[in-house]
Amino acid sequence: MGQAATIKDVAQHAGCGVATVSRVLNNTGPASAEMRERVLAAVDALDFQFSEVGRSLQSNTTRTIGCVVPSIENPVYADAVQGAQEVFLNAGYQMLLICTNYNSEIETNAIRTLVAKQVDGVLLTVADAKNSEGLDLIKSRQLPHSLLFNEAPDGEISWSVGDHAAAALVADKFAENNHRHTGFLALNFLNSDRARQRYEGFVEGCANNSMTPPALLEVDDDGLDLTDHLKVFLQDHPDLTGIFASNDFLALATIRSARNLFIKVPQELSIVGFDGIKVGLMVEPSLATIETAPRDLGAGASQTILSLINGTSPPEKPSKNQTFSFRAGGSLMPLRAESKDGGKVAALPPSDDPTHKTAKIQQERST
Amino acid sequence: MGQAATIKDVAQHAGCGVATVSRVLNNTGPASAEMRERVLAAVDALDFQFSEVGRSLQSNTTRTIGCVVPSIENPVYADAVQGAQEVFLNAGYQMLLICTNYNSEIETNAIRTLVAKQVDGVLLTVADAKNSEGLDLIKSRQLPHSLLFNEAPDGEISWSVGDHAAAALVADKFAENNHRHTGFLALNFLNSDRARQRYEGFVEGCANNSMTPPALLEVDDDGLDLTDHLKVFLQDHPDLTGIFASNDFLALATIRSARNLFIKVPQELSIVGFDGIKVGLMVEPSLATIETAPRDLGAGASQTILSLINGTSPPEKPSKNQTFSFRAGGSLMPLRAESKDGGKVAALPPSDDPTHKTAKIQQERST
DNA sequence: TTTACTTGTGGAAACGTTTCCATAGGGAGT
DNA sequence: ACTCCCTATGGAAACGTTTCCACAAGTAAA
Repeated sequence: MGQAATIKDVAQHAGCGVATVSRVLNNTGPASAEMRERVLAAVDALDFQFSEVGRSLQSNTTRTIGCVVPSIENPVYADAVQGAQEVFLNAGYQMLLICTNYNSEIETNAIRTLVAKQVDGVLLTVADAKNSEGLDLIKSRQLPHSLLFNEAPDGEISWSVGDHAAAALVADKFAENNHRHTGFLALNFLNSDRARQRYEGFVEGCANNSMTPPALLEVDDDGLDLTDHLKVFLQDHPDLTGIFASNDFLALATIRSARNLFIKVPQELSIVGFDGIKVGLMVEPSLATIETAPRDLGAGASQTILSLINGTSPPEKPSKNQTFSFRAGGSLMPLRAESKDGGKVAALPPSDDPTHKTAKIQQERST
Repeated sequence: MGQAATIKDVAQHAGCGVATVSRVLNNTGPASAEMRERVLAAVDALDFQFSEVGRSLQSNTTRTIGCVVPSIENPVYADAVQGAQEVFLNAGYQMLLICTNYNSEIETNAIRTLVAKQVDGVLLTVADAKNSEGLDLIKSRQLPHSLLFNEAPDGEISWSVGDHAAAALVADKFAENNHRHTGFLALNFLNSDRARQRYEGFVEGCANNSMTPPALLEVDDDGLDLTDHLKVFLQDHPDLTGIFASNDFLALATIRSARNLFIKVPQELSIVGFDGIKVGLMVEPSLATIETAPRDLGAGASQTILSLINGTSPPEKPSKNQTFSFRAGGSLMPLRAESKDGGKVAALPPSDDPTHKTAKIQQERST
């Protein structure tokens, strides 16, 4: 009832020394049958359970892993975290979770705390893996760790999506569908090395396909309404026929904003997302996107950490190109093949006036 | 570099006793300016950081809170967990997260582990609050805790949605829209006291509105395809015009299944969900649902736990009726007012043959 | 000068474990 | 009867802290 029983209480109740209790309960070392019984009876009577704190102090091990991610409101991270948590739990480890909200100060503090708590390992997604105070701390303490979703700097292990290659594939898909003028939409560009990787990959892919370099639209508010941003963006780039959003939520928000502007997706504007969250399959039109397996990445990174701890050989990481695939969807539609001179393009099911779109925008704006 | 420095190393480096180091670093008790400086220099030189394990043992406090939820793949829990985590972090507490996957054995073990880890408090959603081994353990240890989403048994604190009242409100909304024959769709009915509450509330609400008692469809697989289930269900209940799904994911799955069966939502079948996840706003038609604020619940429950720990007065819980609201959406559509004798009903925008739907199903089945 | 009280300091106990070591008893081999 | 080696057991040290207490030295009041 009152204070929790300790091993001393058990020893006293069983009429033996604490060493004996420890040996019996941990099955380490000899004990007579009678003693064994007395100890177990005492445990039962006192409802005794070992204190992990005492154990940790003695064993210099906490069986706890720290996990740092930006936010679990994003299902990509939520899935990864859950996958990780399951692996850890099966291995007898618990997981300390800290969400940084994309704030690198919180990130640094979080890691400092985890180190102080003597976690046995750390699984983390940092804002910028090449420049992270927290990551440096972990390295200097030689803590077993793995990055997640970050591009791995030299000497670091990271379970991540091949952002660069995946984004290039998106460019290929736009090209296959005869899109030449595209835009790239990013949120928190500065705070995420992932978004930058995707942008660079997309730029490169566009170049490889002889497309116009993508126009960049960077938004910074987290609000779901991109309507105003999109309106201005499309006015500035009237010949744009497709947008690659750096994640699926942005893509879905873009579709809704387009709807607000009376722009038909995909007839007048094609959208491709990134991540492959389930929701993309539920919307109309379904979202064309890069499909990834966050859960597997989380699980793999966790296993890597465990093998770092145990000194066993880590699981094979998938090759960059196995970390993603293109998911076709209704939000990406072929354009009529363009003329070689790069003239105007039109949607395949002949839409009305190709200038329709911008007209709508201007008309809306004039109200 | 090698092993982490301890307070002894610092003391030795600074040429003083450990007590002095502790006093300086914690600003507890006196110390000469010169000593202070020497200690700080030593800390810097050795890159010293307190071990929380040693501290925990001494202070009998871990500044760690355990959190047990079924899964964070469901955004309802993810949001709640994130809200909780933020509150805890601000108060200087870390959060140990365990997902049970709706498995009560894992749930019990998880709680046992948390108790052994000496967490200072527990935030948890259990399968069945009236009958939970883990919850009993927490109570017997007198650990500060709060339930989350569970209906609170006697003497327990829970931050939860008024499931019963909310479900009754759904019945009201169906009634307002002239639906009389409805169904209730549940997943994991046995494993969730929430689903049962919602069912009971809906049954009561239907009765209050003189509607037919809702037909019950219980599915147990987690697969996203309900098509077969839905087909049989609608065959068994041909006059059914609306379905209340016990959560939004089920509702969305139902809409897609209906689409597979060539049943138009909402013209031929209205759907209402529960939870109010954001995705519901992104689909076409938008999902009518019960809107809840999981993040606030998580934050509130966390604050309650903190005040239990500190002995301060806990935050006010919202009254049952403030925990939810009805979110109108395109998936619920009015029917033409029915005749008093309870005859056939028809969708308000005159749809074709009212038997159309079942006909479609039979037709599809015959292929 | 004595007394009394402050400030600065370090030793040591305590927190709950595990594990090393010592000891006691007993059986088997000489 | 002696040694040798098992099994069973308990004492005590160690892990990294905090904190109680004792002590020394200095200062102010008597």
